[in-house]
Formats: sequence, structure tokens, C-alpha cells
Amino acid sequence: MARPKSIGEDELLSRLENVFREVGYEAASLAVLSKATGLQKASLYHRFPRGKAQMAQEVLSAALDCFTQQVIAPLNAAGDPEKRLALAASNLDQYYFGGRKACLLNIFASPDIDGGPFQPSIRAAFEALLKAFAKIARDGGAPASEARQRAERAVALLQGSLVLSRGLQNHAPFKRFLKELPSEILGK
Amino acid sequence: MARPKSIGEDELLSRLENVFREVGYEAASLAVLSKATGLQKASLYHRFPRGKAQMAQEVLSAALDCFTQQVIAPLNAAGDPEKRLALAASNLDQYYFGGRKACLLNIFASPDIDGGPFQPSIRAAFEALLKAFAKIARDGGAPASEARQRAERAVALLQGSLVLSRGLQNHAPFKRFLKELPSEILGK
DNA sequence: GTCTATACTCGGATAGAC
DNA sequence: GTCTATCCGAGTATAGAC
Repeated sequence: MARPKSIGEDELLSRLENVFREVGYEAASLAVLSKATGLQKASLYHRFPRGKAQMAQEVLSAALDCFTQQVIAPLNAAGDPEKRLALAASNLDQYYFGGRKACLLNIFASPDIDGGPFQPSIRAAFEALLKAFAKIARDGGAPASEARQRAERAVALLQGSLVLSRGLQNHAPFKRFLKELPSEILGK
Repeated sequence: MARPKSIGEDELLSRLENVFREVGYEAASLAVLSKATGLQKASLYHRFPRGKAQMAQEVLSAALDCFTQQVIAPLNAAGDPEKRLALAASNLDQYYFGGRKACLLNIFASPDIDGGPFQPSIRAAFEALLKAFAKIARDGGAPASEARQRAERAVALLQGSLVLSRGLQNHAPFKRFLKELPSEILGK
């Protein structure tokens, strides 16, 4: 709540992102977004002339950039698969605040938002993550078809553990997912 | 779209449920709900005096009853675990329309809806499902602690495969989840 | 029990001053 | 670039006829 007099671009997008992840797209009214950022509605429109839809798009875009850098990149890097996975897991933990913050890919998946302008980004993001998990599984010695299946399981477990943690109001499922991720990807 | 002159209680709740599952709570405006049911807003208020919140509560309650009967009950029944799981999986397939319909437990999980009046029901539903999966895992020979972990994984995979299927606009992940559910629960 | 019509609030968006 | 003030439409909810 305490806000500095003038917030930067990154902080602005970060606060908007928090609102969207907490309450969803529809419930994120301009009043709420205004309060969260400390900017009046008109100021938000100065920065985002196309309104809430643009805010969501820029938030999603920035979040995917961050996610790519923090999670996808380590998975695709060179080096010991175990260590790359450990780094990705640690960054996943940060990104989802230990399971307390929802995933925008779930939040924005509703096909109903303006006819679903987010769907392409969401789909691309899922596919990038699937590809990265599959690559590291292959690097760990799995055959190609098996690698893809493990990747799909890992992504489903990530999303599902977030949903379950939220539903139970208990972050243990997400934490367990993080712990089991390496064996999930690199083999039973 | 084509609607009979007068629809029954079950059909009414079913149509409301479809809307909530497709667009979420906030985006389900009375106009949309009115169109989906063929009833005018005032008629909906006659049936649900407390408005949209009550509609959502009754929809959730009915859906959980249905889910309990179709999925939880088979899991908790007597008889061959393999067959009980097969029946539950088949009913899951129906309930989620082969992965095309989202889960209300995910849709309604936003803590922001009126201060989260759905949270207790959601939590209870998750715990009932976890318990049922754990029971059938034990019936299949798993030790208690292992059974609980398999149950948690299964629930996460269910929710996650739905999210992923929705995001990819491809129902393969959900279908694969259904196929792998028995080995997931009964052992590797 | 369903309708038409309407009241009222809130959310999205703009104008224009500073 | 941020503000106050305002407009307009959408959304929730109600009144009252049939």
C-alpha cells in the first residue's frame, strides 16, 4: 500500500500484474488498478491509451519475458541438467511466490475476454515451456517421445499444483511439485 | 440456443453452470445468464432472490453433488480398484466434456469474489477428492503415506491437464491424464 | 412465475486544467 | 504526466402488470 511518490515502468507493470493474478481480468476494475498503482484512472489511460486490455497485454508480455529469462533460459542452457533444473525450480518458486500467486496463463485463459486476444500468447508460452522441459529431459537421457510426455506432465503438475494450493489454501502441493520436478523430468 | 418453452430446475442450473465454467464468475453478467437460460433477469431474481451470488452458490452445490455421485462414489465403492478407477475416469471425461469445460473449483477459486464465499466448498471438495483417490490407492496396495502423495499428484494432474488443454486449445493432455490415471494411482 | 420497464450503481473512457 | 470532473454504457437489482 505504501507507495513512493513516483514509480517506474517496471514497478507499474508489476503492480498491475499482481492485481490481475489476484482477482482475474474481469474483477480488475480501473478503480482497483488505480488504487494498486497510486495513479488515477486518467493517468493510467495516458500510459495505456487502449485501456485495461492494453494493460493486460503489456503485463502478460512483460511476465512472459521475465518467465522466459528466469525459467525457460536455464532449462535451455548448457551444463548439468540437474543444476539447470534446480535453478529453474528456484526461480519458479520466486515467480509464484511459493505458490501464493496464480499463473497468468490460467487467469487469462478465459476464451471470453474480448474474443480471447491472449490465447495466442498463452499457447505460445505453454509450448515454449513444454519445449524447454522436453529438451532438458532429452539432455538427461530420455528418448524424444518420452521427453515430450514428461514435459507435458511437468507443465500440468505446475499448473495443477498451483490450482490445488490455492484451493486448499496451503502451499504444500506447490512446494512438493518443486521438489519432485527434477525426478519428474530426468526420470523416475 | 434452441430452448424448450419451460425448462426444469436441473436444466436451469446446468445452463447457468455452463456459463460460469465458460467465462468465469465476473464475466457471467445477468444479460449473459438470461440469454443462456431463456429467462429474463427478473425471472432469475424470482428464482434466486440474492442474485448472481446465489446462482453461483447453487450451481456449485449442484455440481459438487453431481461430482460426488459420479466420481467420488465410484472411487469409494467396493470392488476391483481397476474397475472403479475406470468408471471414475469415464465419468470425469463426461463431466469435463473431454477437456472442453473448465473446472468450477478453478473458476471460483478467486479469493476476491465477495470475500471468497466459495472457498470453504472448494476446499472441502478438493479434500474429498484427495481422500477418495488416497483410499483407492490404499485399496490397490499402496502404503498410506504413498497413497496420499499419489492422490495429490492425481488431483494436480487433473486440474493441470485441464488448464493446459484449455491453453493449448487441444484436449490431448486431458485425454492422456485420463489414460494414465489408473497407473498413477495404483502404482508406476 | 414470467414478463416489461425502470432505478441506481459502477466501470470504462474522455476532456481539459495544471 | 498527473490530476479533477464528467460522460456514457453496462451491470445489478426492483416494481408492478399479466
